[in-house]
Amino acid sequence: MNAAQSKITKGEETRAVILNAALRHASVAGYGALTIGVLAEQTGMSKSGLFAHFGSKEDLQIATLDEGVRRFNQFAFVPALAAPRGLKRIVALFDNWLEWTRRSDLAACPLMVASTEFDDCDGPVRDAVVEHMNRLHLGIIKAVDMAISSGEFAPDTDSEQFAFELFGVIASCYRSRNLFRDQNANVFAQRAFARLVKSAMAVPQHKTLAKSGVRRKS
Amino acid sequence: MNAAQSKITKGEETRAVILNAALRHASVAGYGALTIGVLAEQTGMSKSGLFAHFGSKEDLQIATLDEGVRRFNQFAFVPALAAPRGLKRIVALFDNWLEWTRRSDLAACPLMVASTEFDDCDGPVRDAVVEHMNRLHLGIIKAVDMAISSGEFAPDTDSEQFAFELFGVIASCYRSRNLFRDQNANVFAQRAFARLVKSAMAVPQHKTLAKSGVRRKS
DNA sequence: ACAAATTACGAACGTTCGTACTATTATTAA
DNA sequence: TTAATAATAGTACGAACGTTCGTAATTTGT
Repeated sequence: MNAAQSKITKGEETRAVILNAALRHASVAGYGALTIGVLAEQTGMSKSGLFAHFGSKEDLQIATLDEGVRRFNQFAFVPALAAPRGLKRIVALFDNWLEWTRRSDLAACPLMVASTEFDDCDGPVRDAVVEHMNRLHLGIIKAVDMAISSGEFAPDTDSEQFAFELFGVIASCYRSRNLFRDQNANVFAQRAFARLVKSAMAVPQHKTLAKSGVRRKS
Repeated sequence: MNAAQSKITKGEETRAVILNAALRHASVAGYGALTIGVLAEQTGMSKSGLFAHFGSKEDLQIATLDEGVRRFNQFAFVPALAAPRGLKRIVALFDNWLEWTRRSDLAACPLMVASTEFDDCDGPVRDAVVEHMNRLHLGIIKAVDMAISSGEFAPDTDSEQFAFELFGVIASCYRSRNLFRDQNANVFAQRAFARLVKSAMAVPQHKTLAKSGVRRKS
């Protein structure tokens, strides 16, 4: 046992192995297809041995979702915070978001999958999905607000609207990739994102006079 | 038996009843949750009696999907064809698309649900989803091309890109409605759609000279 | 090295799954 | 009305589901 990993116990290690398999399986077949038996077979454990790590199937689903979100944050969100506030950070977030399901060995974004699977099924899993999605949503809004503060985005930019449309671009990209298996999915997504950013950009000052009254109520 | 419905047999009638229940259930819990037992209980039939209408569970899923698409076409797509070619038809299609899951008693769009559920699972159900989605995608592209022909949209408008972004708007709207339960989901969607249309609109002729070179490769 | 604690297993529980088969009831055509 | 046909119910099946429990194996702290 070396010093770097001296604290992780055996149970936590196998739990990580289980969650890795669970995440891979859920990203392909959905969280409803996360059966104890299949997962046990896939990890080479007994059903009961695997089950003991989680109190119930529901807990397993939530744990899998949490792990997926943790990886997303680790791969896409946190690194984007290294980029300077404003447009650059938004671009970094978007790029990371597009890339992260390709770099990880996941078939689809675990949070996106969960959000369409549980959006109409009340319960603790849905609650967890909503919480994660809300956090992400607020993170985007905050990033957009920073771009407004820095003067890169126009002061009347609706950051919630921006987040709404950004989610749409990502969702459409995933659909093109996974359903249509379109190699150009990322190109479409990049163009859509560019158009979104462009329409939020502040008008350069030497052209401002002509566009004083933007159509916007109050 | 009156003349209007003289041709429908008893079997077709109960099959319709089953598919109605199946559609409602699938739109909430997904196609994987379409179990024979639950569906039999919900329609007041025996498991075997219900099962006899479909050769397998897979056939039931496909039949349910087909029925969902049929209703979508009937409610949203075909009526939009009554609008004149060009922008008006696109607007009609979009409006109908947003409204149809509210007017029908469905929790979500059956095709959208199916497309995220089966996008990574090869098999006949996925094939059916892809086919339906492709048809819809081509329908949108054709409608956009008409708007280009009519001169409403700029000649260099990328209709495939337009379809890509339109799907994103719809997907994001459904997410806002079903996951966040945001009452303003349609407002966000309408704004996003307006921005999409605006950027595709042809530049009025008396202003053309200033914008001759649009940045676009080849 | 040993005792204590953690972790994994095997077997079995009752339920529900999808899917056969056979019988019985409704519907339809003559 | 009756014979033919279609539609539904009944029953049973092996498999897989999530879950519990007692016990064996292994890791851990001392």
